[in-house]
This record gives sequence, C-alpha cells and structure tokens, in this order.
Amino acid sequence: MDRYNFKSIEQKWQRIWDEEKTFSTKVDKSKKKFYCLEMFPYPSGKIHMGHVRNYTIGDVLARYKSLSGYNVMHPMGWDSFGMPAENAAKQNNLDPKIWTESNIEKMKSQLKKLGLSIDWEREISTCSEEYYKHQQLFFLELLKKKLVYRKENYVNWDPIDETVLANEQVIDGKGWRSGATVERKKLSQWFFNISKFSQELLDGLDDLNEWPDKVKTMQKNWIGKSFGCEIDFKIEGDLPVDEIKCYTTRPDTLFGFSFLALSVDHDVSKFFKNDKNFIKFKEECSKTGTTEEAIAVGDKIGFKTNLIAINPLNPAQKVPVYFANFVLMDYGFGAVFGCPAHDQRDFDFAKKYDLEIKTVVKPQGENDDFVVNKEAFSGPGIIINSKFLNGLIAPENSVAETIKLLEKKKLGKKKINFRLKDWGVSRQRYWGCPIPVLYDEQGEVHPVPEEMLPVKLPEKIDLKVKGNPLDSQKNWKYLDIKGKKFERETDTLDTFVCSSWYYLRFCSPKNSIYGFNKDEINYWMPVDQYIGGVEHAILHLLYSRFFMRALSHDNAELNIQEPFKGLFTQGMVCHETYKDSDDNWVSPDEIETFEGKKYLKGDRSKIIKVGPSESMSKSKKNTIDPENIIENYGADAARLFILSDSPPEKDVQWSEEGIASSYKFVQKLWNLNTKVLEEIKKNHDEDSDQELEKETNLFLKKITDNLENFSYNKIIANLHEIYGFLSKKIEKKFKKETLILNYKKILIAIIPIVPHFSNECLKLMDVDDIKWPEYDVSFLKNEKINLVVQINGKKRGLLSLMPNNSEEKLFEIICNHDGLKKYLENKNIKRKIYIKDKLFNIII
RNA sequence: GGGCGAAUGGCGGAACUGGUAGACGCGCACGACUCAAAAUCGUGUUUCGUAAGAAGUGAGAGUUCGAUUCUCUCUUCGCCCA
Repeated sequence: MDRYNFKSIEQKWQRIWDEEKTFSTKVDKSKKKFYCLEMFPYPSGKIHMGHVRNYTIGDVLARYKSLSGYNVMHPMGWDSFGMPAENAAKQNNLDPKIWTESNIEKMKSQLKKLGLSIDWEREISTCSEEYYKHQQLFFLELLKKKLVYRKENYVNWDPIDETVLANEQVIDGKGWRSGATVERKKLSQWFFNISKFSQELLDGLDDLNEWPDKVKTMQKNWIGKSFGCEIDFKIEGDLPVDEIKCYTTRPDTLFGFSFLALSVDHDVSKFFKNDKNFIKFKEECSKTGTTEEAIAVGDKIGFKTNLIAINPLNPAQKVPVYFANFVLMDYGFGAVFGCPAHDQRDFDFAKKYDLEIKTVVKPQGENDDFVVNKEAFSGPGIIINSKFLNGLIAPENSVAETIKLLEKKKLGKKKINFRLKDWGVSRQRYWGCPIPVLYDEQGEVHPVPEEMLPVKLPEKIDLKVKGNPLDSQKNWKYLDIKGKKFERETDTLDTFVCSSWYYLRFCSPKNSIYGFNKDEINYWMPVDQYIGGVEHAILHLLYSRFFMRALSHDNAELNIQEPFKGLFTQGMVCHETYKDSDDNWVSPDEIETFEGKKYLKGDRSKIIKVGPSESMSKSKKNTIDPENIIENYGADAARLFILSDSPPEKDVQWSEEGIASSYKFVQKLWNLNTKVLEEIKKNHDEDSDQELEKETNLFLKKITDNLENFSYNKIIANLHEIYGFLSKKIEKKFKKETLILNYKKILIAIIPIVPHFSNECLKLMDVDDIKWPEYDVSFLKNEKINLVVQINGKKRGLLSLMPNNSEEKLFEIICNHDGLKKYLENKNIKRKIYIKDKLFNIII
C-alpha cells in the first residue's frame, strides 16, 4: 500500500487553488452572501500557533458555508503599521517599510501552506498609501462632522528617551527601554468623540445576539453607564471659590462626608500655580502613571487647601478640601466627596491624614452601633446615622431617594455618567498613518486640501532621533501653500484606527477613489462571522463599532451601525513549560523523552522539570513553530490536531503526541481510501447496505449540527467514528453504487477539516460536482429502541424493543424479565413513571 | 475589592430541552506480526471488589420518581476590570 505523500499532494492542491483563483469572489446578488473574517495579523515575520488556530477555525467555516451554496468572501490582510516595525528598524538600521513588506511576504507564504481558502486578490496592507489615503479622507470627514477634535491631555512621558510611551510600555511606573520613572506630561492631541455614542454603543449590544455574552458584558462594563447625581458643595475660605461641583453615584452616603478631594488639574488649582509646595505636590503626582490601575495601586497622597466645604444636607458640617492624586480630571468633574467609611480609597486617604471616618451604612442584620474600622464597607445594607435617610435600603432605594431630596432642595440633580472616555488617536511615532492637518502661523487647524492627499510618510528618515521622528523632518514638516506658511501635524494615528474599518476595505480593495464602494459594502456587510482572540473584546471591537457609526453619522447614503453580526472568540494555544536544573526555560525542541522522563537532547544526565501548560510565549520558550509542523506533518494533520482537542472557544494544549497521532490518522484515512477504491472495483451485489447508509447519514447529521454550533472538536470525533465504522466494515461487500454514493458524501463533508486530502480522494474518484451532502432522516430511524429500566431511579436494565409500547404491556415484560424480576418480586409498587420509548422507572 | 466564567477517569474532553455519565482522542496494559525493536493491527481501560455488587461528575445542602444539567452556601482555578 503506498503511503500518503502529504507534501506533494498539499503542494499540488495549493497550486491549483492559486492558479485557478478558486476562492476569488465577487458580488453576486443571485446568491446568499457570507462574509467570513478573521482578525488580520500584525506582520511580525512568522505566523504562530495562535494564527494557525484562528485561521483554521475561520477556514472550516468559510469552506463549509461555501460548500453549502453561499457566496463566501474570506479575505486576508495585514495590520502593518505599529511600533514593532519602528523598533526593529531602529535596532537594525532598516527601513520599517522594507522590514514590514518582507515580513508580509514570509507570512503570506506560511499562511498559504496551511491551505486556507482565502481570496488573496483582496489582500490589503494598512501601511500602504493605497490604504491609508482613504483613512486620511475619513479623518477629514469626521473632522467636518465634528467627531474629531483637539484637546490637551496627559501622556506617559519618558524623560530619558524623550518620547511618549504607550500604557503597555510602562512597567511598574518605569519606561520599558530606559528604565526612567515615567512622568505625566500634557500634550495637545487628537480625539475621536466616541463618548458621543456611549448610549448607542450600549444599546447596540442588545441586538448582537450572535456575540458571546462575555464580550458584551465586558463592553458594557467598559462603557460604564452609571446613575448618580451632581452636587454643588458650598465653599468657604480666602479664595474666590463659591461652589465646587461633584459627581457621585453614592449621594446617600453624604452624611459620612469628611473631605472633598480635587484633581490637581481642577480649575481651583489655578490659585495655587505659584505655590511652591503645590508645585512640588503636583510633580509628585505626575510620577504616578496615567492608568486607572497605577493610580489605584499607588500611595494616596493629598495637598490640603484652606478651603472648607459644607455638607449640603447638614450645613453645620464643614470639612477640609484637598487636592488628591487619586482623583482623575476626566471622570465626573475632577472632584469627589470623600466618604471614608464606604470607599476604600477614601478610607486609605482618611487614615493617612487623620480625617473623620463616620459609618452611615450597616450590613443587614447588624445593630445601629455598627462601626467601620479596619476597611471600608461598600456592600449593600441599611442607612444609619443620617437623620432623615435612616432606615433606607442601600443602595437600592437610598440613592434614588437622596437624589429626589437633593433635587427638591435644589442642591443637586440626577445625572447619568459614562466611564467611556473619548479615544485619543495621536501617537508621537513615525510608523503610522499621518494625520492630514496643517497649522498656520497662528496655530489654527486646517485640513489638508483633498487634492493634496495622501499625506505620505517621508522615506529614508533617521529614526534614532529623540522624540517624534517626523518632527525632525524639517523638509516634510514645513510647507508653503499659495505663499502661506504651514506646518504639518507630526503625530500619526493610533493603529487601532487602521483596524477600525479594514473590514470595509475588503469589500472594495481596489477602489482607488474612496475607501469603499457603496454597492459592494451594501452587499457584503455586515461581517457574518468575525473570529479572533478575546484580548480584543473591548478596544478593537468597540472602536470598530464606533467607526462604523461615525461613518454612517449624518450620511444619508450609508446606514450600517454594527460591523460584525457574529463574533467568535477562540481560546489560546498552550504548551507544557520546561526548565533545566538551573531554572532556565528550555524549549520543547531541545528535549527528548526516554522511559517517560524528559532530558536535554543528547544528554541523559540532564533531567528537565516539566511545568504547567501555559499559553505559548517566547519568554517561556514554550512555542512551537507552525512552519516546522507543516513541514514534518503536513497542513491537514496540523489542522486536524488544532481543532481536535478542545472546543475552539477554550484554550487548547499543543502536544507532540497529539500532532503525531493526527498525522497517523491522515495516513489511516489514506489507507482506508485505498481499500475503498479496491472494493469499488470488485462490484459486489449483495444487499448489506442499510448499515452503511444509516451510519453515513448519522455522520452527516452530526457533523452538520456540530459545524453549525462551532463544536469543531466534535466534528473531529465524528470523523474518527465514521472512520472506525468504515475500516471495520469495508470488507463487508457493500454494493458498488451505495459505497460510492456514501463514501463520496463523507469525503465532501470532511473538506473543511482536511481539504487537501479530501480533494485528492475526490479527484481519484472523478468527482467534480461538489456540494454539501444533505442527510436523509429516513435512514436515521431505528427499528428498535433502547429502553432504560430504572428501579427507584437507579438503572437496572436496558431493553431493546419495538417502539410504541403501552405502559401495561411494558410493565408485564419487565416483571417477567430474567434480570429484572428479582427486583420486583414480593414488592409493593408505589409508582410507575413511563417516558415513551425512553425510560421506565418503578418506585417500590 | 467588583464582574464574568469554569470544575467530569492518569490526561484533553463528550453527554440535545432534567432521563443509559465518561463519546472521541491521548496515555497505559495485554495480545498478534517480528530473531528483536519500531511501525502497524486487535482487545481492554472511572474507582473499589476474584465476583455478585457498590460508589462515582470540586465540597455540602435543596427541588425531583430521577440532577453533570435547576436553586442556595462554600472551596479552588481562570479571565476581565480595579
């Protein structure tokens, strides 16, 4: 029996798909469309197992839908702007463009080796002018719609590298490269007004019924709608400040008020701008990062003013006003009232500055003398020590009641607040899409005239300069238009902008006059199934939802709100971790197994410690290179294994045994195929086909159901089952026609899993008409049914009988049954429960 | 600290709306082939017990004729936010 030569067969089919452009699609209004999209990769240079999993899942779906008669669009592109290119370029003295493009070439060839059904004619790359020129136009459109604006905002500033750091580049408050303590610095930056759509983005989630609830919850929490109250606190003191406005979700704890805390950027700070101590304090605060997390973890520090705030519900109570580092200017009004007993941050602050801690909520069931002492109590309970609020159930009734009261007394008013902040899109980087605006000599903003688009990135520039490389490109930065002097914006756009609309570009990848063609997006959009990692649950997906709305906003020609109809988030790929005796990480390639123990390759004296399976990462050296896997085992085996071991939404553990067994299984399938071809030649004529038809149809039903539900691990199990059946029964002399008919169906049904193998086998049988095989329920009916017999709910027997028995007749059968009657003799039958054709339970 | 989710053999995981727990795979054991090994094929494999049988889905309760599935409490783990 000849062996299956996966290399030549996989190459052969990949060449055919390439040459015949098998997966190229175009708008065809006579067919139902299906837009299958996986999150496009960053071209780092090599695909990793996460890509293999993501794109295999997408490919199974795309191929299944295509076989089922849909007009499937399954494109691929490159999220090719971003910092890694700039860093690599800096390190190796390269042009980021050249680095990126060569990575794309490499990764494209790797992806092709996976045998993906991708329409490569639609390939896009966000760093190409062809792509970003449209993005610049969108930016200007949004500017016109007033959805883009400029404001001053804080950034993470690395004082040694003189550069702005992204949040993930700040590690423990220090710059990742320089190690310098990161400062907060104010810069004028561009913002997308995503918060304008807060309510819409929240409401829209309700209609996304093909999204995982988990992701919707995460977005909901991120948008963070809260019901609260704005309260005006009367202020006394030697400064011209009469009132300070606060936002709070817990006005019901006003009687626990013991200080008022302001952000250092609060308007009141202007009176302290020459105060040396305040300046010092502000500097101290700027050492805390800008993230909410950094602020929460850091020490709570304050700066006491001479101002006094008056409790609106209890004017006799006067408390000090502080500036505090844990109050953020961009939430609420940059001012909070401190209630230490019921908020942990306020509690820490009060402890530090020895402020009053007054308990105003007690847990249900506690006495009224309940006192908070070790930590703040923020749970639900009953209001106490609050005069007319006493006894209210907190926060359920107390919040609303207090707001009503404050409104009546004109001391405050109900307010809905969102946690979602506007999206800062300015990046002080070279390798991004230039922001197409100009500043005149007065600093006024002017959009770059459309005929001057695109604003191209200057080439061959020195990236090693401190600060933003574009800023030092004087030739590029300064220009004259009709004798007037202008300066270009030197910031580039956040790469999340590029990925916020790429799904539209795939619909019209070659349309040079605009980012997309209206007819084409109206046909293809929305994306029917979007597939990617859950790490993009919030930002990327929310930004895309915003961008689609922003483009449709005030645009009569466009009315798409949600870009992604269905969302699927796949789990990560994990692998065991290994360490040598010195606790250094060891890669799986450097290990061999002998008598169940792991050793360093070629050295049995060095035992390797096996650690838990963790998601593959370079730092733990537990990565597996997909290219090696494809080289040694083939794409079909890799696809088979990556699908087999876990449900796609959960983490999967990569193992050498697993991939090896998938490889063997492909070989077994091939051996089976050879046998089937031999059997077909024999032309039997006996009538033993019913079982074959029943098993085939059962298989088709299961695989169809499982494909529909993303239960891709189960489709592999189904394949094993039908293989098991056929390999055992193949010599049973099936009638030629029946065998061909059923085997052909099986081969077609496994195209989504092992496309090279199944296409090859179908070719050997001269099958050209390839359509998804519908199963026939008439074959699935069993003559006999298995009836479970229970005594007191415990399984005692299994009867194989014809269906539709009456309860009386069944009971009689059971009473006379050899294995069962012993349980029933001389027993008082209390009750009988009969579920027709399924179960008979006798209670004694 | 809050939110969400999960927990089933030695391991990864199945079990449709409450109705035969452990599909399928890995691993392991035994057997066949072989001088031998690998590969391959076959058989078995929840635990205890020689067996009949009993126990069994993280722990404890509850609802039910019947619970992996529903409810409550707890434990552990994961993810997200802080």
